[in-house]
Amino acid sequence: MANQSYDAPAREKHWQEAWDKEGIFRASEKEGLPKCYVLEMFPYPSGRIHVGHSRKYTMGDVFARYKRAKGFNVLHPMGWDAFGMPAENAAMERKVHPAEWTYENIATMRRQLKSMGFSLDWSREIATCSPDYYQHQQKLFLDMLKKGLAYRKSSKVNWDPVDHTVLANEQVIDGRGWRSGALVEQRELTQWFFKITAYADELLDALNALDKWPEKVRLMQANWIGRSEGMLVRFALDGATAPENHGEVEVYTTRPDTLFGASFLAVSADHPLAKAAAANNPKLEAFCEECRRMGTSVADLETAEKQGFDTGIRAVHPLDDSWTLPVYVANFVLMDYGTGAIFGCPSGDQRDLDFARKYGLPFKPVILPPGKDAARFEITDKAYDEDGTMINSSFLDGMTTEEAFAEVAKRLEQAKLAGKATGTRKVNYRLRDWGVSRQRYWGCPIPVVHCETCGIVPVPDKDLPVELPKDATFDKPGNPLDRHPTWKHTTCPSCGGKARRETDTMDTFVDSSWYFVRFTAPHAKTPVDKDAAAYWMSVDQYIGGIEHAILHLLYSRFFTRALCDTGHLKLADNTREPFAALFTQGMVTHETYKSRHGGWLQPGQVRIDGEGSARKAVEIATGEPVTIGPIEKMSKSRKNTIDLDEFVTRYGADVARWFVLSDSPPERDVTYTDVGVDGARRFVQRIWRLVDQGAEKVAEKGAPQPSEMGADAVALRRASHKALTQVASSIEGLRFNVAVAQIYEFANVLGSALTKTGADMAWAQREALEFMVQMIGPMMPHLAEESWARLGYNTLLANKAWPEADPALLVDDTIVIAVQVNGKRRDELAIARTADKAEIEAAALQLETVQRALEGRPVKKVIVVPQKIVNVVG
RNA sequence: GCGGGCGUGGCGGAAUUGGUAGACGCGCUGGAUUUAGGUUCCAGUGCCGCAAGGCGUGGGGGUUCGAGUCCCUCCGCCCGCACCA
Repeated sequence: MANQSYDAPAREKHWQEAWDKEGIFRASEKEGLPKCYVLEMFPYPSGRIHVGHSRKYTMGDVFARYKRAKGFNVLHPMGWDAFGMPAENAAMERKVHPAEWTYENIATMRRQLKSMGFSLDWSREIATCSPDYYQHQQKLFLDMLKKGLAYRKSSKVNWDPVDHTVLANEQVIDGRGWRSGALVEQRELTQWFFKITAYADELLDALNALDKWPEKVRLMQANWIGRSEGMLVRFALDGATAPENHGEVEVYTTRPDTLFGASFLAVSADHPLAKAAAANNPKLEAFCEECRRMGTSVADLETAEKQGFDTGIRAVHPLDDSWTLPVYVANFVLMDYGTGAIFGCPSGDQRDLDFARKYGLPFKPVILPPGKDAARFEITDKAYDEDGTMINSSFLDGMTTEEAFAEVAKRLEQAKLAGKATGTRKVNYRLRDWGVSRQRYWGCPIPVVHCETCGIVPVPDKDLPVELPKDATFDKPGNPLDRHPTWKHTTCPSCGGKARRETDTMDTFVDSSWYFVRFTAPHAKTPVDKDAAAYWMSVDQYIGGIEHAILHLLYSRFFTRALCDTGHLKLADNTREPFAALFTQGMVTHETYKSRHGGWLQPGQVRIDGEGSARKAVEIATGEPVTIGPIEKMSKSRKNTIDLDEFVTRYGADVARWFVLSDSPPERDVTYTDVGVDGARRFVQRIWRLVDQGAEKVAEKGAPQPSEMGADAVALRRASHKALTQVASSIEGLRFNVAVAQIYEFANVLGSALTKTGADMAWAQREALEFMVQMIGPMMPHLAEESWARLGYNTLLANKAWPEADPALLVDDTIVIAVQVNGKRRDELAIARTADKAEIEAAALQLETVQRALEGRPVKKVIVVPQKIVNVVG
């Protein structure tokens, strides 16, 4: 056995079977044990897994295995986010049914995940495209409908002309569909919505308590919800100038304090007042048309100039009825925020100032910045939007911004216009309700029917699931459910008359908004098993990409609350939060290669010659030169992926696991390189050599500790117990790269300690080897099992508890502290750990190096930080 | 424009509350063993300097006995949001 290299691929299979046979990763609720729910964002079954994907699951697995060893009852499940467009695209392109394509991918990816040796409970596997899953989602939908949390309305929606479907606001990025990349159009459609805005305040406030979430994600969500406090203010319109039936216009403002700085009103081109005014004004009509045509993409917005059109209507100032303001239609006013109308205060808002200067409107300052002289302060081309003292503002003069806000609010709330208060305080949100209707086949059918006499009728529970028809066609664009010859025709559950099924399906983000709850009881007859959910929820450690900072994570936070409010879920801790801790992992990146004909090449198709700036790439098949492109996230489209099967067959899963954890901090990207992989491979073999050769000479397992322990043996024991403690705390903090470095460091210590002999040494060496094997256990579980067996055990290491470190071995009797003179390090001092300040000071002053550095100056002061440092000032 | 993050050797990166900067890995240099089985082991490796010593965490300034860490300011890079009234 000795001196043989470790055949990872062969042995890994063996250990995976051993774990499987004993079913040790199958979870169940156990009272008396602390629980730990570890979850990685479940994958979309798009085809095959590459090394890039494996990093997220490896991190989760290290954490899960570590927690198991620390005595936690761990739930670590896996499933498939299996509905979505790519399956339908495959159906269109390759004439294969979405279900077939999806389930084939699942089979492949399941096998690949298993080859990595993850400690997953496969008995809980779920696929969202299975009726076993989506029937429960339909039930949830119906309960949300009953509660008023799901509703239908006609509105302007984002239409993706490539995918032929509606998109949620969250799915439009820079004016383009998040998946297709197509420029999104605005269409007026009747759609299903989830009332996420009902939870706007709660979703915002609860962010504060999510202290184990990245600050960045919390900020992004807070910005997305976009709460602002302001007022609705009603302006009377001058009857001589206003269209019929338009006696007033209501604006939203966060700065009622600046009302005396108003110089115009502006409304959106889609505002009813704009439409009424345009009715008999062709020029205005044309202007409104142009505003609507203007795109919403970044480029459009940046180049678009502020433009307005004077409607001729005059509005009466709410605090001074002798003062009227012009009403414009302006291209920068959004219909779907606030009321679609604003008052412009040019001195306090840059956009308003640009607008006022362009159209010759006044811009007198109303807020004096601190320290400025009221007599001389003026606004030229920069608006002042911060706090200060009120000026030019009648009864507000001299007040602070805050006082003026309160005063205006008080007066407008008391003032009446047409019998109602002129102004009311109003909290506004940027967040919109979640549009969930999708005009696609491969999604969860919305379980309602449309009856000509009864209207919208929910499908009764007993008729669930509403299953997708298997014989849909995918040969042309559009919704396959809608054009299916028979599927949508049904009878009304209420009156029995003719009715039509809803042919929209749910956004696939609905599927992923509650799967983590379903995992707690994946075979339950109801959507949620309350007891199981109460036991396991919330997820103790969630791991996934930053790209879901808003979409999936916000939806899940909403859905968890909706589950609570529809009576499906009661969380033990009452937080209503799905994920107690969130970690956003970095990606694996790789160089890209482009052939001279423009196409991307896979790393396997390319040979690299030379080094540094002389590096050149050649296409192996043709010998043609290849352009080495930038290092990017591994992705199918760039072809810069390393296939997991090939990697595991060649190096083994442990090398892949070790590599993706090494060097880079887990939240940052790591670059895949052959030399990096080589380092991981070398270390696997090194550990095996240490264990294999060490096993020959260390003490018998279970041998009693010799009564006499020499200095070397004690030193080794100290190193072992320290490493054990450090690695544990690094894994606990998800600082895997640091844990890796600490293991390397310990391997160096162990390597030289193994050359020493003696009964006490042999005992300390066994302890050190066993600790080493346990430390690598979470990261390289196969090698660890093999090593554990080599050390004489016939039990599974995966079931072994993490060893307790001896606190006495964690502190040294003698420590080395730094000695500074005037803040510069001049020497170091070995001294008893318990030495007090006076002893340290005396010892330091005796050092020749200290005296030399003082150059004869008297000592003014000595600062001593016991166990750390001493600084002599002179 | 608004919000956030980051900047440390040739490279990836370490460094509780301010307390020996550069752990660990890669690379490189020299040596030993083996000699083609994707070897292994030992020593060295921030910069300048023969040395003593000096200088060093993007630049400048500050607080402190002491600053990679705290404060101010400037520069560079990255990410998110964006006509939100």
